Amino acid sequence: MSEPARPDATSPEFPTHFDFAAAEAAIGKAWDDAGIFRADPTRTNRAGFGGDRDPFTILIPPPNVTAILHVGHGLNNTVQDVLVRWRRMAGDEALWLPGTDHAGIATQNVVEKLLAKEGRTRFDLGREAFVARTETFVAETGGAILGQLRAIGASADWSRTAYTLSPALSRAVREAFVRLWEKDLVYRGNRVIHWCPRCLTSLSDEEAEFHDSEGKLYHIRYPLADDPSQGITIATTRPETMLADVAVAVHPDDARYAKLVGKQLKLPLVGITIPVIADAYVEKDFGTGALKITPAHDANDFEVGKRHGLAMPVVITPTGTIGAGHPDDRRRIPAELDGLDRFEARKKAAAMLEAAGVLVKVESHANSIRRCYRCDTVVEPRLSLQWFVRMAPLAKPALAAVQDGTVRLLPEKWEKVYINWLEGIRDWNISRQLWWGHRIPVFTCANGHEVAYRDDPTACAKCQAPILSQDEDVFDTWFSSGLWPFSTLGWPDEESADLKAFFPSDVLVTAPEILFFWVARMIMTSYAFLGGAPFHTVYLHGTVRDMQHRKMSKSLGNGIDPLDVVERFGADALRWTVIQGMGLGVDVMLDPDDLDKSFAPGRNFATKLWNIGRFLLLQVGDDAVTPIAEVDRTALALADRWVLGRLDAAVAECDAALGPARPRTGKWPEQERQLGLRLDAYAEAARRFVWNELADWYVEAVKTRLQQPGADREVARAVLVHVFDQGLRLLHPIMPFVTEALWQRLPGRTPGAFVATAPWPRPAAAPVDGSAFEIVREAIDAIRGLRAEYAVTPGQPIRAFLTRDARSAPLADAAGLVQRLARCELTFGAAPTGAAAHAVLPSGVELVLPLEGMVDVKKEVARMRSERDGLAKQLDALRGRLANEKFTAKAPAAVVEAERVKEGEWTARVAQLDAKVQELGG
RNA sequence: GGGCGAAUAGCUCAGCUGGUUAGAGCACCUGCCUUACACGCAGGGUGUCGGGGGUUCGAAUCCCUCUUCGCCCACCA
Repeated sequence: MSEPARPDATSPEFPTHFDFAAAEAAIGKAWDDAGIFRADPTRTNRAGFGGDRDPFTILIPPPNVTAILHVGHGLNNTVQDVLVRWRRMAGDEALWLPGTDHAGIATQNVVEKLLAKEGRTRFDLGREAFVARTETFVAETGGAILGQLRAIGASADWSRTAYTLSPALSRAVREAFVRLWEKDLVYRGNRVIHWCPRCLTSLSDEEAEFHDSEGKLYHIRYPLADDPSQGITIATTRPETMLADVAVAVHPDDARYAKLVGKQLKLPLVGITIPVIADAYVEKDFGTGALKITPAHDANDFEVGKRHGLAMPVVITPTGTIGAGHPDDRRRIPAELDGLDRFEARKKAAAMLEAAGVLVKVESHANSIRRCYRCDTVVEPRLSLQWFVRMAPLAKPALAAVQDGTVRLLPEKWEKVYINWLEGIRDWNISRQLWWGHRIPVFTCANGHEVAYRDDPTACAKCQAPILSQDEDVFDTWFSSGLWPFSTLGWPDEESADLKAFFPSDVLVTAPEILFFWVARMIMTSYAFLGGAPFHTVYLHGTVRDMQHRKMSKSLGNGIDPLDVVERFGADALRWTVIQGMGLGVDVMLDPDDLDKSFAPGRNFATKLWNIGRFLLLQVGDDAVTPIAEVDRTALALADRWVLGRLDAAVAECDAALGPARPRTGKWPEQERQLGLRLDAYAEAARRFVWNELADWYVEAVKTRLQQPGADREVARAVLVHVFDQGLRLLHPIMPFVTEALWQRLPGRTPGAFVATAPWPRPAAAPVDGSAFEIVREAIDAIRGLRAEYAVTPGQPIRAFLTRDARSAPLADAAGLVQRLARCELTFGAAPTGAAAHAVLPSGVELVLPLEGMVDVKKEVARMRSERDGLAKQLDALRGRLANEKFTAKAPAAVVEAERVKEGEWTARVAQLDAKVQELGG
């Protein structure tokens, strides 16, 4: 993809462009071979191990085992990798624990689709064969995503790769359920749940997602049984469910219907009679104020039904067709509707009602319908027998954890969402009528005792009777992933070294979409089973979107294949792009139609780094370099001191942007709750140092010194290698490959050392002051500005005069640099008389450029006029402020003082400009 | 319906507890092949801080209101 390097700059040893494809493979292998990403519990300072390192643990949000890497994974995992690489370098015992989720419903769907291609269903195979088939499928193709994560540089501890359906984690799942059972936190009951007629399973509330839809509101007249001339008109969006109606409810205070309460209505289409009941749940003002009650097919009606002791007939089958759930209810199904799909039945029922003359009117009606989050099928509220977890007791500590700062959510706004959800939490349906997953360990004996068992029982724990059967259902896949923070570390074995060393973990990096599905449940289960929070920080990042702000998705065809990006631009470029754009919780916009636009900057930066290294290595050579600590401070040149100071500043900025790594005590103090994890700020600080300071200024400043052998050359070499080394370290978490490739080539490297495990930079113990170099930068900037302003031909040398004094002293030493970078000769002394342009540097040093033959006089006059006028206007405002007694009386003294100083400066400057304009022929 | 949040440059966003002349990156414009890098170098800010009102010596920042947008939750059929 790269253009060929220019011939005169090409060296076969060291090409001008970074060959990322070759380097990534080799470096990845070297890291693996060295085992540097493997975490060791014994090196941690957690109880009993005697190590001296803080553990730093990140648990991967396990991708679905059948997933292939998309750019959202790329973003999520890059963030995790940046954090874990940072902490590894900072001296923590860093563990990034990878793994996959068996993803019950999702994986089962994938395999069912494969079977469908063969014209078969899972029922053709039977449970055992289907599970075996799925296991084979997962074994053959599953987990590919983990390999793909390596390609983007993920420094995970692959030796600890976990899988939710592995024997170890399955044991944890079973233990967790049994413990909940023992604490009476699970129960089985008949409830109206969300049923997916395509997946043929129940879903939790979270799995049935709301979608706005434009439906119809049917008004249907139910006549009184003993007086068909009277009746009640009800309104419904789902006329087909009227087959299961058991009552019509009105509000107890509704005068319109007061006389009818207690009377019997004749249910149209069905012909049976149902009562009119009064229940405060009914809204008087909605529709007709009368509500048909269908307890088996509406969660609210179910509650009404329970209150009034009503029957609960089921008229929709698991596959979403009309059919009686119980033989007694066959009388409710008209022959014309029997067996029809529910949507067909809706139309048909409406037609039949119209024919019967009871369809009063049909209006359009906007409402939300729930759809299956896996297959988008409209879910059917349906009465069925399911397992539930009582959530209120579990939610309590999870709520407190966030409220008291034990766990912080970033960005902060999600804390409110989290609290809002937990405060209104409802019981969790955890049983799924699927085959792929952990089978619920509840067994029934010959005497009908249902008991949960840790191990498959041979006899009933209650009565020793033989076991007859195990529950057919499996757990919601989120039940097992909800245990991830400890099931991956050896729990329920409390003595597990990993559990002791790495639980609780540190930062959880994920998307807000699974805040309830996963994050909240992990916090709840960790409190329930381990008595504490699973992590102290939840970092909720944004979504990858296209230029129209649409979420990237397969169906929209606006996705980006991260591996394609890696191939064309390199993994570092991919990582750079997502991190550099990673404002806290901010969506990342990428253009799928123009990958160059999004990823070239990252590649360009990698190339820039490469070329800094190329220059440095070609100039510095292989000879030993003095360690910075051994360089005589007094031998440092001004530019050396400056760049060392800038490095310290960059380190401080990066640290401030990233940290604190953990709360010092168990809880986040209020003032630290929002700090850190500003990855974009960190990336920018590191980039600015290496590119805009080191490369743009220091490298230029040091060029001539490197060409003259002697002591000063050694100082320059030492500083140059040091600051570049440190810069590479700062950037390594973001761009691991190019930084490793360069770092390995720096002089004095010992084999087996990696920047990946090199100590994270720290500010110098004894900082040096190089701020005087800023005057040199100011002068060069000013002269460059004048050259551009007056359109002085690039090659034409110019000359500037200035007085020699304490402030301008640094310029005397840097005259050569000014000459090189601004093509301007500095002369200390009075300028020749005649027209001249003046540049006053922020430091106060004044440069005088004779205009004769160099600069356009008219332009200079115009420029000064405009500056004078602008400044005069602001000066007016400033004087007004100072004249205001309230300002001088109430504003802080420092502010007033600063304004006074400014007034003096501006006044002088205006006078000066004025005089100059006069002199030059104003 | 309930809750939360956001409107600042062409785009994506910083601007914290009110205090210099409102910033960054990208994009864009101009000029440069200056021997590490044209995947580069140098220069350039293109803005009624969504509208209106208020508090204040002083408001992008605090308060009210309107408008627009977004997110989460939800049992009005």
